[in-house]
Amino acid sequence: MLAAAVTMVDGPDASETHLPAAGYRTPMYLSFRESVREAVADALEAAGYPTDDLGVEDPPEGVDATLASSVAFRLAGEAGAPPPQVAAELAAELDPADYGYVGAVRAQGPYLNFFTDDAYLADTLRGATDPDWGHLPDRDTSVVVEHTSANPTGPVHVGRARNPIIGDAVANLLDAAGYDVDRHYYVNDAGRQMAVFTWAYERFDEADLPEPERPRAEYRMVRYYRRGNEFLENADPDAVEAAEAEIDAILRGLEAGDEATYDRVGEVVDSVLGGMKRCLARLPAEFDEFVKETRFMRDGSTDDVVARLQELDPAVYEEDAWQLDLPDFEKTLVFLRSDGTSLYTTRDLAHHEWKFDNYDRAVTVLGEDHKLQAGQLRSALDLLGNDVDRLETVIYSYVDLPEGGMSTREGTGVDLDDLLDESIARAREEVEDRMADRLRGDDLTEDDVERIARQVGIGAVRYDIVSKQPTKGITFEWDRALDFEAQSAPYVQYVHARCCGILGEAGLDVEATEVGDVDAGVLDTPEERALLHTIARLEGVIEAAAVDLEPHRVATYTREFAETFNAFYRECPVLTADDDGTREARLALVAASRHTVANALGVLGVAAPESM
RNA sequence: GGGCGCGUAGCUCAGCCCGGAUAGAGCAUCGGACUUCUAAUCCGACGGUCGUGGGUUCGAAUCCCACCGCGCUCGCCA
Repeated sequence: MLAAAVTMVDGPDASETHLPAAGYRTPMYLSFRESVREAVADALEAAGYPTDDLGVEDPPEGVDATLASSVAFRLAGEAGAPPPQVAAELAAELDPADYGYVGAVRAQGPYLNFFTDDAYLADTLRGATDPDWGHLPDRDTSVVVEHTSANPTGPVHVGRARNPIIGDAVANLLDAAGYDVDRHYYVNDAGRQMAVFTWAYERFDEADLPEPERPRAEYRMVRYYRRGNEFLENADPDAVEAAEAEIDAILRGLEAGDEATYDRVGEVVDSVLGGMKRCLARLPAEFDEFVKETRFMRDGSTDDVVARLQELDPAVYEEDAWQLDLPDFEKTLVFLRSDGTSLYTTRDLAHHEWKFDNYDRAVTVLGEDHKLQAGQLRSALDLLGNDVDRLETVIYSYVDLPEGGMSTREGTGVDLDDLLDESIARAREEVEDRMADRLRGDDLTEDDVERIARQVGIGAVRYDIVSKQPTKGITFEWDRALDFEAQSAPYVQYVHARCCGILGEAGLDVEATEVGDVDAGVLDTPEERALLHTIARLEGVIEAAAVDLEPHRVATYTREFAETFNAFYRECPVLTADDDGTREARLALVAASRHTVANALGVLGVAAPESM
């Protein structure tokens, strides 16, 4: 389906992995599911039924089976028998021993329920004591995840904060699913906004500007941008006209490839972007490469795209501008202005062809207001002969304030830095309150408090955003964004800290977690078995979430995992278990739990504290 | 007006793509559990016309159609 990996012609070879590379191991849950599908298909075939719809699904809570099939419903008419009878007939066709990890098949009412065997839980326990747990086998497929790509005009505000948080999680998710992932930030350094900014930076005097909100580049620089826009809106018409002439000169200079103009704009762009990187690094959202839009003007690829577009049938020359009349869109796509200059989308076409040259897949995380543009981009790329199945888009809604949207230009909105600071401050208060209440400060140093406040504070913000479907709108409210109650990051992080506490108490190195050969068979309480089954599901969750590019499913899983672990914690003493065998097995289960929750949180980009 | 997205408990959300077992959580409210491996935890109670109306189906929160409300979008901006 995907083209073979091609040589990287540019960019650092920094395939940063958040989970260690997976060793050779069969993913238990995924192979069990495959076994179930085979079994259902075999049973249907043996009984003479069509095998196009296997009806394999997750059973509801309270049903002990690991997977189920509802296929008997659909066959009732054809069989001339009620569903329960069909289910029984199918179950009779099957010998569990023929299928890996399948321990039993039972018809329960109209359902065909599949139960795992002992090897499944034993292999899960062994597999999950590996720190790589949850990382799927390498797919030998490269993918570039482009996210954030906010115009370098000023501080990152909360309105766009979903982009780096979702984007980073999507990248982590694909990495965990076995892809070679690069993270890109596309820098719009060629548009009118940057020309205005450059003009304003050169035109106004710092002495006339207000104090910056923070002593960092993007906060200092945005003052020029805001002042410039204010001038263009309010100054007298002659002055505005003169300013517009200067701004046009900058745009023409960029289009003509004038080095001096690039340098002037580049100074502003690099300065602002440098500050924005510092803010994003707090999340942390790090990038392998910052790809500048001007690059595709300078290397001739935008001109090449224009020439090829002009040859296409849907290309029309109307009102002195070259446009693409795309069949599926009401709006034509202008790709060359009447003055002969290119547009953002034209350059983005060259940008995406560059991605296709260098990666097997390209994923872009975009705000919903770019949706139409993204559709036209895809359509144009298709017309240019690209395989657009390699391009996928993740769309999210902006975060609004109760009174409306946030704007860098107008200076309305909440800065991400302020949100993170406030969240960390509240987390620190929580830690300190608990230390006072619980008399458990003896083993927490000031550094620990600082670390926990940061891990919990930033984790809570990320988790709150990444755990929701991106298409749902969010209205920002301080109290809601900073709610540390259950179903938030600290709830899940606490499970990790509990695991570390137990392992540390047992004298085990939390990082290495060497647990020898243990007998999983002694883990026979409902809580232990439920926990193992939940641990096993991680691979299925990673797989499904990666296919659909939906990291919020991993967040849902962490919550379910935490609930299951807490039930185990309540019912099954580890350090004071009745016998050594049980103690050893439970310690292995705790180690497995730690890797499960740490790696799931890792995909979400949420820190896993060893104590809190 | 056209296109796209969203609408599930008082509030915030899973579940919807791929229809199936009593629609799940948390917050809030009320009641319980810390001499115990960390109570940022756990247990219980209360709470739902799954926006509305049709349709398809043995079966619909899930698929189809219409409508209502909210958001985004429809520039030779990015």
